[in-house]
Amino acid sequence: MVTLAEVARHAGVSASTVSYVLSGKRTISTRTRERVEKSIRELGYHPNAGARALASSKSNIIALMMPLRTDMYVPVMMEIAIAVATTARERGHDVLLLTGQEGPEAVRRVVGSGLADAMILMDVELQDQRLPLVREAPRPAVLIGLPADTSDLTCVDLDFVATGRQCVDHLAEFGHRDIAVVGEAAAVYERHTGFAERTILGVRERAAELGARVLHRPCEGSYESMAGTLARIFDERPGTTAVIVQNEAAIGPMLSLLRQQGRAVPEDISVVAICPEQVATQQSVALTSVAIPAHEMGRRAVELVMAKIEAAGGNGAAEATGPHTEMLPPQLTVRASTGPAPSPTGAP
Amino acid sequence: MVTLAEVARHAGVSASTVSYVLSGKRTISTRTRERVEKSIRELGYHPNAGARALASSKSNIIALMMPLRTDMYVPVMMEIAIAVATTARERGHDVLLLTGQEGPEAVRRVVGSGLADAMILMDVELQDQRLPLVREAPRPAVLIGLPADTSDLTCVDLDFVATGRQCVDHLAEFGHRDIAVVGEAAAVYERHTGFAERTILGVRERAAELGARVLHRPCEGSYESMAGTLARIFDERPGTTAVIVQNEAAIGPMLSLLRQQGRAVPEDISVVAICPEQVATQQSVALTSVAIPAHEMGRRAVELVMAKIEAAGGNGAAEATGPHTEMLPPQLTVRASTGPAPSPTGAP
DNA sequence: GTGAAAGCGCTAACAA
DNA sequence: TTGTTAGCGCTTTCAC
Repeated sequence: MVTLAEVARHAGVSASTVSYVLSGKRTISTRTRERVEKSIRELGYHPNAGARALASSKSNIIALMMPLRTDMYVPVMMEIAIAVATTARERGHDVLLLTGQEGPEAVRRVVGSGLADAMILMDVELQDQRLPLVREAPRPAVLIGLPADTSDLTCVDLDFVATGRQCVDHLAEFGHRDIAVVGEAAAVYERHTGFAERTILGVRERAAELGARVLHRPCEGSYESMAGTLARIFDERPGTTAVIVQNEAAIGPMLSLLRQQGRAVPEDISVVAICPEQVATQQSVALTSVAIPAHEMGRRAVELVMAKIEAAGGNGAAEATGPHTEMLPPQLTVRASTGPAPSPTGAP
Repeated sequence: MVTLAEVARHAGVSASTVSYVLSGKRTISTRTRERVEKSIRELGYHPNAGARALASSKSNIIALMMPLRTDMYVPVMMEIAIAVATTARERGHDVLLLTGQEGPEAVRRVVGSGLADAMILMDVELQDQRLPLVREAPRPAVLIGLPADTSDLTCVDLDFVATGRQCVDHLAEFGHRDIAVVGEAAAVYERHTGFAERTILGVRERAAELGARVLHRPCEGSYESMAGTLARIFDERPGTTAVIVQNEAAIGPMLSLLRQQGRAVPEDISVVAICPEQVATQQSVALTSVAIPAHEMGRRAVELVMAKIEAAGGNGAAEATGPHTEMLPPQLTVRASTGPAPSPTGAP
């Protein structure tokens, strides 16, 4: 293994010079720099991560805590993770993958050992077990998702309340007055994951303002469960003319079932989905949808956490890296699945 | 920050004693151990990861290289990743998440810096760019997937050739003689990802042995593309009575389309899927399927890589941790989507 | 613009 | 069974 000392000897300079060439923390004459860089290349030198971490108290690693669950829509999680890893690398950091499995204890371990300089928590629940530890931790953290109490915390999330409102707005403009919401699996609500509840909140608020009726039903991802949910909806509210779906796994089954039942989209029933773009465009009908900006969420989380790391290390003046909540504005794209509400000429 | 030295002082022992209590590498009297453990608890001590890595030349980190792609079935990737992280934690290791983004260079960086003790590579292609580096690397590696040349490498994968054969076997027993294969996206074949090609190989082999005909068509995940693929299949081979699907995203659309076309499953057409169990059971018809053992793959990869790490550190005798390929046997579960081939009494 | 040297916190001989 | 001590490879004052 090639060490910094060997590079120094090879280049005929001192160890500190090599170190400073690497870090750029002091000015080096062009001649010296070039000689050192040549030696580094020739010897195939790679700085030792452990030694660096020890000497600098910085690991250049960000921990990413993922949920262990499988009832959430996985591709979104994955896209966030990839965005986090990619962005972190661009800023010279690596990502340590933690699963929920270890529980809150993982926070303590990672922070205590200095393994990671900071952490990003995904799938945050309203009353999240990890939050007390995060609040006390001497390391920066950013949450993806919104807990009930955000004091002292930095959070990034899609503005799901606005998302719910926007869906209703769009449907109301088309004259829909009887709207159903096909939501996430029941377990998601029981666990009080914020985003699902916040969406409903937004939907209800806006519907109340506009005088529309809302029927909300949770739904597991399966075809069978979707069939049941749909049956119940049309049973309880035969006049339903629009559906908002917030369960990606249920979208395919739903469209399939509607077709089977002879309900045309959007002539008989309008559909708005809350899902990644890819899902919206790959269906039998291109769906009007609010995109889940997974990539953007991951990227912002890294940027925020990096700003905190830098603020902590550098100057005393904390430059707006303090706790705050960043809500990404929803964006509704109109496609082929929404249209004017049918005039109520149907059955008696 | 609490250091080992402070713990030692607090407990009235030497630093090495604390270290040995932690590592268990030498026998400690119960009295001393308890005293040390008490001090550790009282002071809230966590060993510093960097210092440990530096002194022991072991980071206790395994790097996991994921593909950056999005045309693969993401949930499987995610399940593997979670299995890797979970299993690694059980064995005292953490997981560093690398994306394909950095390219082969990432291998060099991680290995060179001693950031990771070993690596696991996912989504290996037949001619994978990373393999030359992996072969030379002074650190153990395990591949999930099978490259063209496996010499000097350790690989884990589902036996896709056997999977293909097994699907044909099952269908042939039901009397099917005209079988279509709906495959992965064309890009997957162009990239020469082994598993897709190997499945087709197995299907063709077994079909030839049994005198059945095979028509293979790649298929993107979308509804539209599935419609096209299906149309072409029945156009070219109107006598097709069975389909093998190896594109999870296409399964829902396919079932939906078949229903629309008035083709009953399994009365008119039998369907075998190669997909995770969850996908097979969540459809409108419970699918006969060969499971993709994502969890098992991740777990085995970690076990193999850990055995290598231990072999490298410990005794000189390499105890069967040398390069080899481990093929997980496919397991076909019969559900409701397969049945006897219809007798050819149809159209003129 | 460069060098010398004192650690960073831990492990693992070597001694006792 | 326990203690002493010399590094591990790098960063970062100081000093010039």
